[in-house]
Amino acid sequence: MVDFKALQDKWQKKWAKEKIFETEVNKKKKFFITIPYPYISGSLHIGHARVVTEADVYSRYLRMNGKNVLYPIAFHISGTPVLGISMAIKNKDKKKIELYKSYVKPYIKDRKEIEKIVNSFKDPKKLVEFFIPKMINEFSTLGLAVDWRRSFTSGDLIHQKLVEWQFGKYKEKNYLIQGKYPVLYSKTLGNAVGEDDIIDGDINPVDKLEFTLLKFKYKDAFLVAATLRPETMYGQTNMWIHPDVEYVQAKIGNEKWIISKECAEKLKFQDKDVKIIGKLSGKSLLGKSCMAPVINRRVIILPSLHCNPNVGTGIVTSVPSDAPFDWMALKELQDSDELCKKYNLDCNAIKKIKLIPIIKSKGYGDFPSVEIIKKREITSLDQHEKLQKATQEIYKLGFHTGTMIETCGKYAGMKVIEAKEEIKNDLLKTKKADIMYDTSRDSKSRDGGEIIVAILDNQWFIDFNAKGWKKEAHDCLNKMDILPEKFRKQFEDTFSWLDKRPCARKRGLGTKFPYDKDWVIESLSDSTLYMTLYTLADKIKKFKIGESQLKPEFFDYVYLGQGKLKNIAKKLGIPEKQLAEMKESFDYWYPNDHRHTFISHLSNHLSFMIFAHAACLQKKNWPKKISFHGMVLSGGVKMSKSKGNVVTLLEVNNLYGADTFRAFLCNSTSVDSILNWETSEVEKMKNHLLSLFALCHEIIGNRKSGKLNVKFAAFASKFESSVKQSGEYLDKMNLRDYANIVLHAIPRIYRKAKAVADDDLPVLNDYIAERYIKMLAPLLPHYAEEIWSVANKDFVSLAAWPKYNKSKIDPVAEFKEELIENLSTDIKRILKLVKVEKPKKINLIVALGWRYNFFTMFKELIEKTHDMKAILNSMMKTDMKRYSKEIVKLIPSLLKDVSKIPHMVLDQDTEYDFLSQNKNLLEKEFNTKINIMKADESKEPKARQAAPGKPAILVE
RNA sequence: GCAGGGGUGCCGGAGCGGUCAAACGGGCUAGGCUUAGGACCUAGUGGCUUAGUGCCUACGCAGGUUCGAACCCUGUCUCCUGCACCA
Repeated sequence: MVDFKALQDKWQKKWAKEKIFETEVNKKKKFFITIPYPYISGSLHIGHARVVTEADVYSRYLRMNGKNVLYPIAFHISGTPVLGISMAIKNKDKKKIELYKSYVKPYIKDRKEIEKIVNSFKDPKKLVEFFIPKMINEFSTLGLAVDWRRSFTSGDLIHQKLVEWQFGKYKEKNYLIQGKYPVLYSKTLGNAVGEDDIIDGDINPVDKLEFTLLKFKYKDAFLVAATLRPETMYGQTNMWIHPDVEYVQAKIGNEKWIISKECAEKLKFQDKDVKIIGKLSGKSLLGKSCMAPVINRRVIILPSLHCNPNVGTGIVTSVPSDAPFDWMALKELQDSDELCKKYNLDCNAIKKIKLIPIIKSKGYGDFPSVEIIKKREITSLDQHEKLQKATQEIYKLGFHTGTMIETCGKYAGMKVIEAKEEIKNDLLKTKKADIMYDTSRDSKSRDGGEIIVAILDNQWFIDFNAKGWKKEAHDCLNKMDILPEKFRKQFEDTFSWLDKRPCARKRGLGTKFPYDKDWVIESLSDSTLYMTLYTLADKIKKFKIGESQLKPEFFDYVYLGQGKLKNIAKKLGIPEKQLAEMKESFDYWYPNDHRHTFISHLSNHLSFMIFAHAACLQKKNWPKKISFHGMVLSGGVKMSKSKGNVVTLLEVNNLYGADTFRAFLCNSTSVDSILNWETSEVEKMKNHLLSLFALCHEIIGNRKSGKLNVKFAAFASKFESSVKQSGEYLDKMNLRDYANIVLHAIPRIYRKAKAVADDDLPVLNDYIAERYIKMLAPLLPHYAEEIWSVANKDFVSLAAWPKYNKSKIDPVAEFKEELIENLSTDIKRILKLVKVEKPKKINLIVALGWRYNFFTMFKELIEKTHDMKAILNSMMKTDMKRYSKEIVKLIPSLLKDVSKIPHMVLDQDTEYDFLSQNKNLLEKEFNTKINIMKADESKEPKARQAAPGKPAILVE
């Protein structure tokens, strides 16, 4: 049994010792490939491993193909997660502490030491410092050909300085603007919050809802109703007020609003000047009326126990025609004099309230809410859930299929989907309405504080619609290779809707916003240009370049060539030689030739990256190519801690080893498709590789140079094609088809050839050995090195990719081999049918001579046309005319089923000779005499059935 | 809701207008090899037929375009993924 782990360690150590993947500027053509830097989260899993391994296989091929390959990896620590972990550990969060203990455990034995280390994670820096070397180690177990000297993190000084430079460029170009932005906000934390900060935020996410506040004139004030459906305002019949709630009068700017107290408190966070000046009981408003905006109708104020002061303004406008709740509530009042009396309402007036039709939706009449309540047999307001569902359905249907009808003033005839926006905007413009945000559900932050929506009025945005920027980005995209090409359209779509994106946050790790130190640059916006740093990171470390030197002039000079070496060097205090070396390195390695990433990065990271390059770097340094990989499932489902199906790299390394992982990954799915990790399948791959490893040892251990026997012509042809094809597949980063060839196709054809090799085996082995091992190297670098080392002293990782011998590619030889195989199969079948076990003699009758000419001619004709008459006419002009009777029957059936046409047609003599030469093979197989003849010389009726490539078979 | 991607044999999954009853891998059945197991080899694995290369039915469902469709078009059902002060 091969100890794959020891073998893997051995070669990884050798590579590291010889520094064979540490690359420098040289005369060769360079190739610079990157993957998104992974986020530090504790331990790496097969999701991380996929992207790095695919890039590795591909870049190893390119290295063997003569390129000077740079493949670096850095680490991302910006944003909230690392900080969140530190906070949790600081707050003695037991779960997090245990989790991190489990991450530390594989590396540290002593229990007290583990505790000490995890405790130190209170400082995010310590966490990062601990995990980065571990992650590099874990990645290394995959056998990556990475230049680790060039690693850095997004918290490093060079990264921060680069981001500052980048945002300086944005500022210069007016790509940064400030404005208002609603965020989920915790009053107690005094900060914006994310899902992680909200109780149950992950299972029951909180959304921001935008309410339109309709202002109903009431005495000298406005009764303010909150609605999600401003387009229904033409159907308003009344207002709903909770009789038992105490509302407030608040001064909002110059106006006086009547709203719930809770609402007033919320509005204080939404860019409004709020002053509470009085109180007002809900009861006191009942039966009064107010003036609805725009439609200028007086509507009556009625009681509803479903007005929640916590939602919106606590006041709701009633549109019973389209809102099931409203209709139900109104109906209850209309049906119950008792209820009316309870609130001192005029029963008759209420009974007179008539619904107003406003929207025509698919499948419904004037009053959808009436219909649906009847249909769903809802009888009381207490059936809250049913009503909710009915509301949702009507809303959805109205929104997508509805049209405003003639009652809706100037909006009549418009689709609801359009009218909604327009009505809202019109109302806002004329100050008849306002906007407020609210949460989609009651929610609390982890410290128990209430979550509300706050409007930040000085939020920084990157303005992707800034003048000229999108055009540049499109220019960049147009010149890029996108793999697979089908994703280009998605880029275009993304570019078109990209608008203003908040680019700074109030919390998290990262680079301080240079123009407003209260803000931190957000973690997607800070990682769009960092690939440039790979060209410098090692040198900046080596030269000990510090903060005072990484000024904008530094990047202006190195990246953009602005300024004179002498001046800049002097100004920054960097020796000229060093500065020149860094510039040379950047100029050599940049642009980024290839970026391999996850599909879901397309609409954010990758698009931002293109924009950033377009904004900050010269055209020649814009990215060249992006390729995509699909996601990783484990056991058919998404990996998650709660499901317990996360497969870590440590596990992979212990149970299967790098080469098994690499082979499984590349062979089981195409790069852009979903990879499903199934332990049983991986196990099989492991076994397959073990037998392949043994096979390769056999091949390399038993070799003799010499001329390859002609009997291997078909084998040689297939092997040469395999060499050719695997190169072609790799060029297109088609890793699966490449893996298929080296893992399955070649062993298969080899074993077949080996079976008949006899004494020629060593020569056969010699013919393929070196090239085959080289072909395995990108996929299975460890096994390949080991086998290679049997006969060579250098590294196969650095060997030249094999060339194929075009002259040996011989379709005829392959066809002939196929012919013999088919014959053998057919004979077996017939023997079985005839129930003859030991035939005395087998006659093989080669088809009639003219048939060969016919098929040759037919194949040519069918290239041009499928028209039967045309084909027939052409045929009849030749001496085929003699066989017209048969041809007339043949052609229709051939046209109907093209598969009946042999894919290659020899001539009769060649086929006859070939069979004669090889009849001993068949004789050996069937242990009987084989007789070969031409149909033209046979009287057997079956002889006439023979077709080119398909001799008739007669068993005696 | 918006956006994107799928539905193919016992399974994973190729194919994306004609050499397709469907690559490749796996499973299963039979046979060989083997002390046994494993590994490996050979054949079979939609139905029906047959001294072989034949016919029929199939690529979610329903239509359409075409000499010809798993592949193109339309509708329909259905599954998955992304949409955060997550990265």
